[in-house]
Amino acid sequence: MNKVINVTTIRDVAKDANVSVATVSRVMNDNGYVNPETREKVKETIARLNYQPNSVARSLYKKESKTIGIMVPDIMNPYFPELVRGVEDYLIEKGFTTILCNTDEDPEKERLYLDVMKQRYVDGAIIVSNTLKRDLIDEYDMPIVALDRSIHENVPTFMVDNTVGAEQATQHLIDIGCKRIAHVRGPEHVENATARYEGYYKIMQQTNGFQEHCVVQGDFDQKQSAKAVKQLLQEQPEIDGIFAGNDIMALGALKGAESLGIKVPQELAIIGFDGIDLSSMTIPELSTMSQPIYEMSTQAADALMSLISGQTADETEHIYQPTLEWRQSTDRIRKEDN
Amino acid sequence: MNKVINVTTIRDVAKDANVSVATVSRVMNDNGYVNPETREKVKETIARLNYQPNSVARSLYKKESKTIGIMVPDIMNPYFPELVRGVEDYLIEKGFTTILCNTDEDPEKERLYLDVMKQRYVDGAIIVSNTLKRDLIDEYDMPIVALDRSIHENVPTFMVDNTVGAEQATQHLIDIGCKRIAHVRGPEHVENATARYEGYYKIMQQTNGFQEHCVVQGDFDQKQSAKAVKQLLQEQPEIDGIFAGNDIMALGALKGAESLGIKVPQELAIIGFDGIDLSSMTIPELSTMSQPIYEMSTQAADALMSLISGQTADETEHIYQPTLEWRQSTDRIRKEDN
DNA sequence: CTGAAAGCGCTAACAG
DNA sequence: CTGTTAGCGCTTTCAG
Repeated sequence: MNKVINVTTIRDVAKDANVSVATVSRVMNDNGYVNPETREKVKETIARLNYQPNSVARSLYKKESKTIGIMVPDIMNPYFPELVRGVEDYLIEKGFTTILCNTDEDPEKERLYLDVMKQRYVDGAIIVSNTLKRDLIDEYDMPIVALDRSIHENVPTFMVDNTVGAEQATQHLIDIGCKRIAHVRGPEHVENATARYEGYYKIMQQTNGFQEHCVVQGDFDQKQSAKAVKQLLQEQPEIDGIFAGNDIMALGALKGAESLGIKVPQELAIIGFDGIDLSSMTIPELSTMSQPIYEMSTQAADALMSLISGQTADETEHIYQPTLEWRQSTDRIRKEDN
Repeated sequence: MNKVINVTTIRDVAKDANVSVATVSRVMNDNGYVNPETREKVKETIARLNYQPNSVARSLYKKESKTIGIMVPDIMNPYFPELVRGVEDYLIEKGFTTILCNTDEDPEKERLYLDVMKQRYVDGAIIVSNTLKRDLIDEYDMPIVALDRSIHENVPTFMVDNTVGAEQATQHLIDIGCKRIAHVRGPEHVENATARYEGYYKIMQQTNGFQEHCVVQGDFDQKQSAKAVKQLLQEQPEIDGIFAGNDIMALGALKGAESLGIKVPQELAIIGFDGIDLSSMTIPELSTMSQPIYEMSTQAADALMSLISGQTADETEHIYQPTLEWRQSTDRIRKEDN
């Protein structure tokens, strides 16, 4: 029944080099005393036989797998590939392998993947989720780091300051002279969508003459956003600035405006959030609050490594500042009137 | 040294149910005779103890891991997430887990990942590559399926008919009345880029009055394409149609045209290739030869499953037809003059 | 129908 | 410095 592949094992090496398997293991892992001469001999044999240790056997003994899981809602959402890439790049360097888990924000799937990970001695996980609860994670008792969205106050979290970013985006629209600013927000159940909404709301409240805020639901979806924005602009043609809760919805806003013949940025300024590659590819290019996505993800991976090697997390919240990418979609001069 | 996690093992179940581990194994795997009553008792115990078998131990014995690797050049390239998602979705249903490998088309990295896979008893791989050579794969002796690009005539391949797709794209530009059609091609070393070029070339040759083809290098990169197209249009303003070798380069073409104030589609029609989500998000929306990406990838995954379960591949080449998405960037009526 | 026992390939005491 | 040995948790003969 077993496969007929015949790879060389530690025993083959031991026999060939006339030593015990323990010695081979010692030179492989640079661990324990080995006579320099035997060490050389063993090394030579390993090279000659092209021996590669079997990770599965090692995992079984060590109860670890040099594997981590990365859980994202959907790799097809353009924000996540960069995140995943950052994690994968960093970890392969450390000899770790990355298992991809698409959850669709479905708690069932999250649980399924957690089970799978546990059964495989996965060493830890990097998780993007707003459905996962702390007690579930406790059940699995595995090093975990949260990315993009927080999970619980004592799991290390790497995310951007959504509220401040949103404030800056809104302020930017004001700075370039917008008088009537609307917000296209993401889903209610996604915490960062709400934080961005709050940032918008705060600036609108505290700025003279901007008490009238105006929010539509874009659901983090381009088409939904296009539809909502079109309707909004029909009802309130005086709107001259839109802050979209992410870049995808900003593209939708662009389309909504275009369908009504409204010129961006002349008649309507639009700014997004995230800074995905896509945002600089459109016409006009999209202004956006850019997240240091790659950096966040490699640092999250680094933190996970520390956790796995037994260190306790130094601080649990790592908050990054998004930066304004001022591009064509908000490219106008501040009007001096007030 | 071992972790202190204390999960329940098959022994715990056996003890609790007053049977041997062999019996527990039998009921778990529905394999061999077990008295219905004992079976029930064991099942109950498994459920009560929330026992989940340890995949690593099983792998060690069976020399298989219920894991496959997916190798792509770069998950950040918008074409690949959909591919990866299709594979992952299909495989998780089958109880398989997916390891992500970003190779950057670097043979070193490809080899590294292949090593990693072998050491982990990975059961097979789905590979997008044009650098991987057959003899290297043979070395690893592992079920493999090629996606998007072929590797060797006897590894099952799932890809689109690039040449025919390119012919149709070019023909489409002719059909809508373009008189002077250029092509932005992908890298020389990527076979599908060359196939698309050939499709373009063929149509240009066989159509009356179109002997003068005109090709620039876009390198599958948006910025590079924008630059090349801009220069091209400055030198040859009579060009009124562009077939770009993929959607990303088509977006670049759009930008190149825009920077010169050239109107799309009125003065210049542009068509891309791939049909990534992005292509319908732009303004104007991009006409493109759309690939059945998700379908191809699930079927590739299915083929890999067959290979793994020991069946020999029925046919090695699975060629899909791309379909024309006629959208705004080529939206004009055929002119009747000639 | 069921149990005992021999591994899968590797690591880490524990004795030399 | 090196070898022997006992597992890691599971599957599968091989005898009852």
